[in-house]
Amino acid sequence: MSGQALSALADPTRRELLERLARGEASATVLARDLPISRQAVVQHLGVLDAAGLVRSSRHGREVRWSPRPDGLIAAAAWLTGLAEEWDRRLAAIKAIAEG
Amino acid sequence: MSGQALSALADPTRRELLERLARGEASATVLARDLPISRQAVVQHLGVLDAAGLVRSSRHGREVRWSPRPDGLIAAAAWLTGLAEEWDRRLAAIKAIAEG
DNA sequence: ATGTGGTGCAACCTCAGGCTTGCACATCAA
DNA sequence: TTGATGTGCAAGCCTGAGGTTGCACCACAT
Repeated sequence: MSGQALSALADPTRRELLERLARGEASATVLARDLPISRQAVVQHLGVLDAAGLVRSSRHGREVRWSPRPDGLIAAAAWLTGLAEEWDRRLAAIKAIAEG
Repeated sequence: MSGQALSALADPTRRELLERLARGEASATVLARDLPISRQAVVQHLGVLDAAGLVRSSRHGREVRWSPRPDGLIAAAAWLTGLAEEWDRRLAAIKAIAEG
């Protein structure tokens, strides 16, 4: 579940792009200006984020603007918290047995 | 932040290991029995998870048992939800302007 | 003492991911 | 129409992650 989102979030450049998009939509060319990589690299990263359902694109004339999409992120976070809670329950049970 | 945890969680095998450990601690040899990979591969995955603060190991005689550690997972989930909330606020603001 | 099962270390291989470069196509302004 | 700017496509490079194999080292039981 939501594995695509997690592997998309694994890359630091992609996380930087997401935080940048959280402050307003932007095109790949503009995004590349603030990064030490080429525009094409940014485009590929955006493609990965798009496939993971974390961003969406909209054409405006000759430029393509990208904006964040919270759904996938929320799903990934839910998966993590779910697993964390399971661990907590499990560890609490072990502790209780040890102290019993 | 918590990038190590996210990249550790990116691999499906590692996520499977975590879910397996959530049902009780186990050794690398035992874990490898349920997986289509060698014990050494499992050991390396556990090393990554350990470096990310997601598991811990304890020696019992000649075997090493691994157990989950929720802290890193909670931190990663918090990072995700924080970013998701920021996106929600931003998108809500844009929508409000558009409707205004 | 000896065999057996679990672990640690290291070298090696393979392939996908991240990035670049080059060029063609589309859009807007003069 | 011409030039400038933004995008799309494709081929290619290169490092690192995931995996394997082989062997040496401990701990336990007989």
